[in-house]
Order: sequence, then structure tokens, then C-alpha cells
Amino acid sequence: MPTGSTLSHEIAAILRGEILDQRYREDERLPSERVMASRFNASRGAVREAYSQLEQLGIIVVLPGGARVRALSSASISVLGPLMARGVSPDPVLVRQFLQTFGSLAAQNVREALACADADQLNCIREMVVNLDNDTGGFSTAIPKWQRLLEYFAKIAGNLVIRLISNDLKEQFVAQMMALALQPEIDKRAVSRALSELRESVPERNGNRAAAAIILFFDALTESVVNACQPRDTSRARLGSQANSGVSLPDLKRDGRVDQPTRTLT
Amino acid sequence: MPTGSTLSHEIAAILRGEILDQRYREDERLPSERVMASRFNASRGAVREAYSQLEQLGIIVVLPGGARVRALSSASISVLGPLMARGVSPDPVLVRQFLQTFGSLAAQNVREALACADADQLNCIREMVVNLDNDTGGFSTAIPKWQRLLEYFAKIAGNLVIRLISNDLKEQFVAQMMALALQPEIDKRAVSRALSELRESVPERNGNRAAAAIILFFDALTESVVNACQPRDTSRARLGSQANSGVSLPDLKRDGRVDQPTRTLT
DNA sequence: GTAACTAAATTGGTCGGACCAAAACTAATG
DNA sequence: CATTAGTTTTGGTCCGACCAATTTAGTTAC
Repeated sequence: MPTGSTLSHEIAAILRGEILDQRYREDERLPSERVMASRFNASRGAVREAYSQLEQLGIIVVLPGGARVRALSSASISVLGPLMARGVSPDPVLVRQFLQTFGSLAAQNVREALACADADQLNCIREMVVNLDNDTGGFSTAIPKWQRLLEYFAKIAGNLVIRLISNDLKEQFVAQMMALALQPEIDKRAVSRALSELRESVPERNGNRAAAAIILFFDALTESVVNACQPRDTSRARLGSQANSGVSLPDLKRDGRVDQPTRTLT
Repeated sequence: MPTGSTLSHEIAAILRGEILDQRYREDERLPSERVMASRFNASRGAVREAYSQLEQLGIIVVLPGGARVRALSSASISVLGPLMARGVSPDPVLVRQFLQTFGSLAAQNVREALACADADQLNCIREMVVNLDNDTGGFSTAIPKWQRLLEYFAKIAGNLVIRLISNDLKEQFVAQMMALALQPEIDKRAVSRALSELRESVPERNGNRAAAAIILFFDALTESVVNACQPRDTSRARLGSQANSGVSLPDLKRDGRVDQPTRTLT
């Protein structure tokens, strides 16, 4: 998907990194397409396409008069990947938020799935849960099974909104995680508790209880993954910039002005 | 954001509609930029920018050899708005999925917020809940208060992932809903039950219980809104296409990823 | 008939120059 | 100091051209 081969994509990637690194102040005007073209020794068309991509990312807005950078808090989901890939290691805070969010969406899928599943599907779910419960392997064998189970829930629920969100999230997240190939130590007691809850709640179609079980699982998963990617290389912590070395989400943490009264839309 | 003024945006909007209306089969090659340019009496550059936008939307993929349409299930969230705006009235199925998803994200925010709120914030939440409980007005007065409450939860939780998703969702959804200016009849008993649950769970920092209360509220909200936009103009129901008259999400149903016909209503 | 190979046509990616309308900037004006 | 008029800059579009890669068509060999 990310055609990093073309010039416009490369330019977009570079500028994206600079913007995400706060090299431009919010609402500041970006260099014009023409001067940017000369900087990259590219044509205006290439820069123009790059700007278009950044605009779709929601991190800049380009309109007659100039292109301006937007607040990170008003960007699109697609920035999460690049945002997480900025440092040498994914930001643990982001990873936690990521998994928690993904878990709550999965829980919603389960809730809906149990509400509309037929007998066969319910049976299939039960089998998958039992199979998961009998799993004696470690993280690497259990996770694919969980993925299949959650995917099956998603398939039954058929919630397009959640599917689209999950697409974006996975695309942004899984690649990063896979690249690290980390082997988290997941809390097996929590997992087996979640599984037993699932096993009981599925036959009785108790969506809320099953959802709680999923949340439980994701809580355990979150802790393990965050711990696994926690020991970041402190010797390279100053990679981002000089001032805000460890600060990864400076925008949202500082200015608490996310509570704009009426400005819900741009 | 709605730069419908520029030519490339108009072209993109038209093509987006055609693709969303299944005028091109999945994986089918779109007309080349050149012939598309001649069709719209535009330059190749304009069509090129339009294609770029559609690619960012995730509904096509453009690579040397030709641009091909992608499965709807692998698109980006940003298609939800156009998808919902296709007919004369928003698709009730989509609206339901939308609100349910939004609710589960809000619930996650509440869960996290209660886990990390300080005493003052907890007090503030309590006040807002009480204020909401005393509200005797109707839908139009209560909803803004709920929005502020949920926004406050989001602010406390500080989950960037959820915020970015919510940005996209609101951008796609709120505009549509506002345009309709419908006055749903929300179940007041469910709302007050949710409020009382909230009032009790907030002081004791019971995140899961508070989250359940939020889900409860959104369930009621969903039913009311879906009912409000249910009576679609049947005389124009055949707008989409000839065969699948009432079918609004045909893509997911065909490609086997979703076997359940999702006949939740009608 | 089918498979592999080759050549031509098509397609996207980029370039450079050009024009226009609108915005941004500047300077003179009251 | 606020207004206004004029100039510069900026994005939006268009044209024509070239290249590299893919697709397609044609041909050959098995």
C-alpha cells in the first residue's frame, strides 16, 4: 500500500516526519509549493501531490493563500502509524492507548455478534473458545487463535464502521509490532479467566459479559505488550529533537484545550 | 474541509459516488487518467489529483499499469460520510453501527478517565451528571450536555487514538445528522437509569460500571435516532441501483467476508 | 493447443512552463 | 490608526512532453 517508491510519496513521508516532529508550529504556513519543489529538486506537481497526501492525513490544510499545519488532535487515524514509528521504539503510551481502543472495539463486536449469531455460529464460537482454552503453547501460538476468534466475531457482527476503523488501526499498528517481533509475557491467569467467562457467556448470549471478558483479555495483553516494548534504548532517547526528548505526544498533553465549546467542526 | 469548489474535488466526489454505487466491479481497472480527463473535459493533472484523493480514501489503488478499485471493506473511515450520504436519507443500518461504535469508544474513554481522574475532575464529573439528571428539557437540550460530559471524559482520558477516531467519525457523521435536524424521541427511562448508574459508579471509580452506563445511554440514543431517520422516502428507494433496491452495504455481503445477511431490521 | 517469448501500445510518474483567480502583503491615503 | 489601492505570492488548472513499468497483442516454439 505505501508506495514509498515514488518521489511524491518520499517527499510526503519526509514532510510528514518533520510536521510530526513539530518542526512547524501549529497553524504556521508551510513553504509554498514552489520553494518546496526547489528544495527537493522536484517539480511543483510532485510537491503538490505530496501536499495532497498530507492534507488527506489531516495534518495540513491547503487552500489558496498557502498550506497550513493543523493540530495533531484534528488529524486522521492514519497518522498513528507514522507517529508511532517516529522513535526507535514505539511509544508505550501510544501502544497502550492503541490496544485499549482496539480491545473496546473488539468488545463491541462481540456484543453485537452474540446478539445476532445463529445457532451454528454460536457453536463455532464455542469450539474456538474451547480450543483456545486448551492451548498450551505460548504467546505466538495463542495470538493467531485469538485473532481468528475476534475476526469471526467481527464477521458475524458485520459492523462496517468497526471494520473500517480496525482496518486503519491494524494497518498502522500491526506492522510496527511485527517488525519488533517481541515476545510478551502475557498473564495466563487473566487469559484463562477471560476464556472461562467467554465460555459461559457465549451460550447464554450475554453480550455484556462476553464483552467484559474481551476487555479483560485486552487488559492483560496491553500490560504484556507495553512491558515488552517498555525498555527503550535510553541512549538514543534524544532522537526526536533537543528540547522535548521524551515527549511523544506534546500537543495533546500540554494544551488541554480539547474542550472547545462550539468548534466541533472545522 | 468541504472544498467542493475545486475541479479535482468535484471529479473525486463524482467518481467516489460511482464507486460507492458499485458502478465498477471490485478489482476492476478504472478508466485511465487520460480518458477520464477527456470525459470530464479536464486536464490529466486534475484527474490525477482526484485519483490521489480516492486512493487516500482507500477505495482505489493506483499503480503503474492502471488504477483499480478496492473492496469497500478495506477502505478508510473517511468513506463513511459519503457512504451515508448516498441516499436521500442516511442508511439506518449504518447509523446504528455508527452510534454503537461511537458509544463503545465513549465507554472506553469513561473507563480510562475514571482510572486516572483526580479528585477535582471527579467532582466536576459528578456535577455534570447531576446537572444532566435534573434536566427537564427534551432532546435538544440534553444532547449538548451529554456531548460536553463525554468530551470531558475524553479530555481526562487523553486517549489520542480514540480522539483521532472520534474526529473522523464526527466529521463523517455529525454533519449528516445536523443537516437532517431530526428530533428523536429518546427513551427517558433508559437515560435516567444510565444517569443513576453513572452517579453511583463515578465516585467509586468503577470504570466498568460507568462504561456499562454509557453503553446503556447509547443503546437508547441509537434506537431513537434510528427510528427518527427510519421513515425514508420509499418513492425514491430505487435510487441506488436496480437489483439491490434496499441493500445499502452490498459489497460486504457479496465478498463472503460477511455471511450474515444482517437482516436486523426492515 | 499451449506455452514461452517478443514487440507494441498503454499507463502512471514526473517534468517544465504557462495562465488565472484569490489571497496575502505593501504602501499610499484619508 | 484604519482604509484603501496596488503589487506580489500562492494555489488550481492546463498543456505538452518524456520515461519506466506494465499490460496487451502478436509471434514463435514445443
